[in-house]
Amino acid sequence: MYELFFQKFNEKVSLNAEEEEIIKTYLTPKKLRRKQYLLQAGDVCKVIAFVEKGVLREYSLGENGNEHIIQFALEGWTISDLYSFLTGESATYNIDALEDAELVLISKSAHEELLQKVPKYEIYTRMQLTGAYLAMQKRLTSMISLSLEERYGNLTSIYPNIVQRVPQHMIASYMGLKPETLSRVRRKISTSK
Amino acid sequence: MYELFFQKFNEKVSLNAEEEEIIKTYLTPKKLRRKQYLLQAGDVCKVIAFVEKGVLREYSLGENGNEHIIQFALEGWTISDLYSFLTGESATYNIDALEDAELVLISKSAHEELLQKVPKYEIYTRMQLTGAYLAMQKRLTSMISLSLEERYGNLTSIYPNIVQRVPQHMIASYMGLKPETLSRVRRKISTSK
DNA sequence: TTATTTCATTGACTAAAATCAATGGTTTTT
DNA sequence: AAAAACCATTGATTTTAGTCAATGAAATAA
Repeated sequence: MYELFFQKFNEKVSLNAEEEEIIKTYLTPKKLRRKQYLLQAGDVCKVIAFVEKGVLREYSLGENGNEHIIQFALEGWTISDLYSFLTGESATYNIDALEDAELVLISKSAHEELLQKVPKYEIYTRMQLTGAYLAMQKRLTSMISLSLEERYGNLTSIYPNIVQRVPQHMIASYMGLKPETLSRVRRKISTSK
Repeated sequence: MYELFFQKFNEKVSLNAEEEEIIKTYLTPKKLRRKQYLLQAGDVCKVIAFVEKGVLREYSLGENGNEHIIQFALEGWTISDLYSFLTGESATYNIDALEDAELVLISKSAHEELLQKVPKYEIYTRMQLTGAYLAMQKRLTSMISLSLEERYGNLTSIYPNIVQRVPQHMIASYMGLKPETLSRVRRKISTSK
């Protein structure tokens, strides 16, 4: 249990057996069915979720009810409404499962105790956050400077599996496009090769 | 000296006089003339810069030589090519001054020693990073879900001064638009009021 | 298994943003 | 002070993305 979680953790900060045991006591496993919510906008986000298996998405709802996906989380990724988690205010994002999923949850109190008691958890958290920041910066840069073809190419080269596992109209949403437009972008790419 | 830096620091984590003194020994003041570079793409980013006075911008250059601004930093903001700073690889972004500026620099070695020696610096850094992450997430969300009018409105309400101090075509670049388009967006907003 | 829903693609058309070009007003340089 | 460079705006046109509608295929539910 928690194999992937600790694998990823050790890639960032290497833990000894004792430290792993301590951390384990703060973790909670959770299974999520396809289409099930981990978080609904309006509720307070109580956990940080690490994905052991499956795919989740995080999205906001526009006033017309259309979904704007801001993040996918595949195996090895972490997902949460960080603002809500940290401040205790109600969440603006929804998180749900696109496939049946197995998660590792860290509650707010677990998170705080771990920060205090396990110095390496603090380092891990900082590295996580740094990585997430840099990834988002890259995405933003590509949004303001690249063509749709290039952006889609980037996406598929960085996350090769996502195309197989996530419906195309959701990838369109993630890119800020309409499904029809992404379909045409793909055709353009494939015919030009 | 360093007034604003410590003001902002204390807003996040409050320091006693002794701690301030220790931190001060790790800081370096630097003045930058308008149009002067703090960092050029290709060089390694050696510092994190806090803006005491003036305005800086961070941008990448497309192959056609057009600038894509990813961040502005006004008084009280921090700016750096974080990826280059952390990894030591060459920077992909340029940073320069839009007005004569006064900066507080933290070198890599200073940063690392501070992290080790001053626990509150670690907390400060984490809060900085968290804030930057959340701000960027907000920006990204607005990019994929809002109209240009709404996005411009957001920008000006969050950074009221930026419109006075930064040329409009740079704000356009920051929004991923052409100057002409932003001009028309503004007209649309003003006539509809 | 069948019915239903979801999904990707395509076409015709509309709306939005980019491009090209010109103008007048600033600001900056010399 | 004059010249040069920079800047915002506007108009006309082209390109790009969105909208609306229809189709067939695939996945899901009954």
